[in-house]
Amino acid sequence: MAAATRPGAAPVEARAPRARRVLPAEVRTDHLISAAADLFIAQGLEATTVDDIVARAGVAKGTFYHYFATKADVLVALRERFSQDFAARAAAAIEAVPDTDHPARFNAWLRAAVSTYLANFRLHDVVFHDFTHDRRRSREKDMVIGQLAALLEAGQEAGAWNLPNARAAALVLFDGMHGVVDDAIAAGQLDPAPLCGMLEQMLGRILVR
Amino acid sequence: MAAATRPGAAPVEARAPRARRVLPAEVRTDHLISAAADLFIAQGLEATTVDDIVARAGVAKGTFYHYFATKADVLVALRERFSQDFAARAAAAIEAVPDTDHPARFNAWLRAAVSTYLANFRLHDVVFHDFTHDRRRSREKDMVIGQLAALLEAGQEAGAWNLPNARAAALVLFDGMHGVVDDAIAAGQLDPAPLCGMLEQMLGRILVR
Amino acid sequence: MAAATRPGAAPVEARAPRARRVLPAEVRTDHLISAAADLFIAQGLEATTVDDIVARAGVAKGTFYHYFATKADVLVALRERFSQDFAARAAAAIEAVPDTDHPARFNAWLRAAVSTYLANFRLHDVVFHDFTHDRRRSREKDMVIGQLAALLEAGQEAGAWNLPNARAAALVLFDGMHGVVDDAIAAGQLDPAPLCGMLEQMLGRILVR
Amino acid sequence: MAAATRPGAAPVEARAPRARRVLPAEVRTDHLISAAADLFIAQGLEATTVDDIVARAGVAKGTFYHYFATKADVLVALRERFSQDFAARAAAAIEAVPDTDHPARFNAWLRAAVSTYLANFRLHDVVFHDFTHDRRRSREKDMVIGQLAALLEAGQEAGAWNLPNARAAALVLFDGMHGVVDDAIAAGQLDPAPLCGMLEQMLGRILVR
DNA sequence: AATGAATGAGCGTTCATTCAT
DNA sequence: CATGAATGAACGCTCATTCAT
Repeated sequence: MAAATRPGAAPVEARAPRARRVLPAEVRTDHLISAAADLFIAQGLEATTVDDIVARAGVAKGTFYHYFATKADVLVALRERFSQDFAARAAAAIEAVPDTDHPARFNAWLRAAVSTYLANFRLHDVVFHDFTHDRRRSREKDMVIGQLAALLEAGQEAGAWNLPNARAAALVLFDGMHGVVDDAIAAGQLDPAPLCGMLEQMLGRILVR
Repeated sequence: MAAATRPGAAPVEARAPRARRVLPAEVRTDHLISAAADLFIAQGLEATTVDDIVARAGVAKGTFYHYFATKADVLVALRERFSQDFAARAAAAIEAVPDTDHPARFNAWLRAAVSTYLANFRLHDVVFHDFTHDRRRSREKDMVIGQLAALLEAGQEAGAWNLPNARAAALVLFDGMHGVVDDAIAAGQLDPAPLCGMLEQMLGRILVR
Repeated sequence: MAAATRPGAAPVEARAPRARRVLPAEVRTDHLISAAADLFIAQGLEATTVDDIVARAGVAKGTFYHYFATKADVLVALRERFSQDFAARAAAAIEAVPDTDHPARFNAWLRAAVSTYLANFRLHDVVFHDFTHDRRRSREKDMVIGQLAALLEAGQEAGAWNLPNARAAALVLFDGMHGVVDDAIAAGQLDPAPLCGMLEQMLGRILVR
Repeated sequence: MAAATRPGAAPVEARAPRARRVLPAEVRTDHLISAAADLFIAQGLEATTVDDIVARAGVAKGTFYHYFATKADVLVALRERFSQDFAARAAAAIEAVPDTDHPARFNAWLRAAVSTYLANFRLHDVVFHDFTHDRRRSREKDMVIGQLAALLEAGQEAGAWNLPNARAAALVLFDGMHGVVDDAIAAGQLDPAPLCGMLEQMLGRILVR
């Protein structure tokens, strides 16, 4: 049923309306995503209301719905942004290493992954909360796993190691790394260096000739 | 991996702005009314938003408010168009009959009314939805009833029939016709011929010397 | 997405909670329907919010939704109540006349219908606003038309009149009466007596041997 | 026809009150937990209301709150049940192997873990949904990791393998297994045998002298 | 112990209308 | 003339929890 009073009709008391600032869609969208990200981290996903988001972004509620059909849609946009950033950093780290030294490339991936994850786990938690088990595979995880699997396959072809199944190995390495870093975070240990050393040694065992 | 507040890639695609076409006011108005009519019929009045209308008409939202002060105003314009059409058809049918044969003139009116209504009931429903009971009398209904009452009065003066009250008779004839045709529509019977036959007989009884 | 704060959690400021009155479901339901009816008449259907209804009924909002799944559901219940009442009054009027005098039975129906409608048209408008055209046939209208058609058929079998189609006649009589009374209401003429006299004469013409 | 406020017939059917059955607390608790588990799996945690649970368990709402202070408490109880079952199965598998053959003990653990997870992943998803990232460490995961770490430490002391850090190794093995099995589930491959073979080979590389 | 009517704060979403460009 | 980003008041509905019986 429709609203009883005509929206947009003159308000009972004249209040100074908010100054209207017209911004390019792209900029507004980004402001909104960032406001949402900050609040999701600080208060959690469910506890953050659309009112909170628009208040922080300094716009009216309608503006939010001008850009996102649904509260859940901001999360989708945020996840996209997050994953692309993760992949870009890992790729940069790998490419900084000569593409003939496969163990060094893996270690570069490992260090980038550990430190990026340690630096952003709070956002990570928000962004993947609903995806870990439910869907088990997401475009986002596939992007990351695919990247690592490609690295492993390149090493395999070059004879750097001998893996029965590159995708499965990528999963063990990624999720193994994830689990160890999660445990470190829970223990309050946020320095990547010792973790990387230990993981290089432990995970390196899987990458044997 | 981005800080939460970092501006990133925009998830909203840049759109090529619509080509701006200047059109004569009457044409624009007509496009908008027709777009609205189609949508009102397809989805209902309340369910059709101004956004829907401008999307279908291929113009921007502001353009709508150049031509109509209010969403309700399109409906008013549509109602006008509809009623004039109805009256014109009825008038044409009546005038095709010699103005001395009053029973034949009534039957001509009846056939025109039944078939016009059957052909347009979906638009009729939209256009009169809020008028049937609420206001009980509208300029539009009065136009139609006045037309029929005039026909009845002419017959009365010529001694073709004897009615205590021409307006009341017009109402009984018009609403009686309406009710029977509504029932036929609900039953899926959209052919005017059998309805006209039956109504001529039934309603003719009111028009007796 | 779920509410961010746990409903039922202690409110920030302790306010004296409303005294809880437990009532039989039937009684609560009826109070709610009546509150809704009053408000629908006074302010219209759309303009009446669920908040208005519960405020008038003196209960919490949740109580409303304990009994009705939807705002529209109260209207359904109200329509039911209205129609049963209309049919009951018409039946009582008919049955007060010897079942051999068919014209008198019809006139009894007519007087009951006109005066009941005149006395309740505001509620009628609310209750049937969305049904008149849209659905064209409703359980409720069918109930009333069926009742009148039965009366007409009884008279037909007894030879009191000669109708080609009892249902169609019932529709003409009912909707004809409706249209004339609507016009009278619009003209501010709420006294049933003159209307009944005129309608008896006019509609009686349809009921001829 | 009724005045708007007249009490009328109740549209709510009178229900026969449910027969009141007194049951031992433990039985009631178990019924409720099982009802909740079924619904959590079928519809998700958030989408399952306390009303749903009591409806399925066939008790009144108040009864639920006799046994659980909070909706979240059922989930806690369910998690407890789930984890104890998992640990018990793993323990049974390990103990069926001579405690001198450490690699075989690990493989026994692996097979039990994979097949138990594959058989129960839907319940697992529900039960750990909110724990995976948020808290990163739970009593429940610690129980499982502790069990595996103990196995690894025993092998370490016996010289079966040489690990820098038993807990970290347990995490890599457990989460690595988890990731590979999740991927298999997503691919619709629910047979444990091929997974176990591949994982024995891949994870076995970590357990080297 | 068991019932089920009652509570109410809270939230996501809608959409007619305005106005800077 | 035309555009479309921005506004914001309003509303229906949810559901965990309480408590009189």
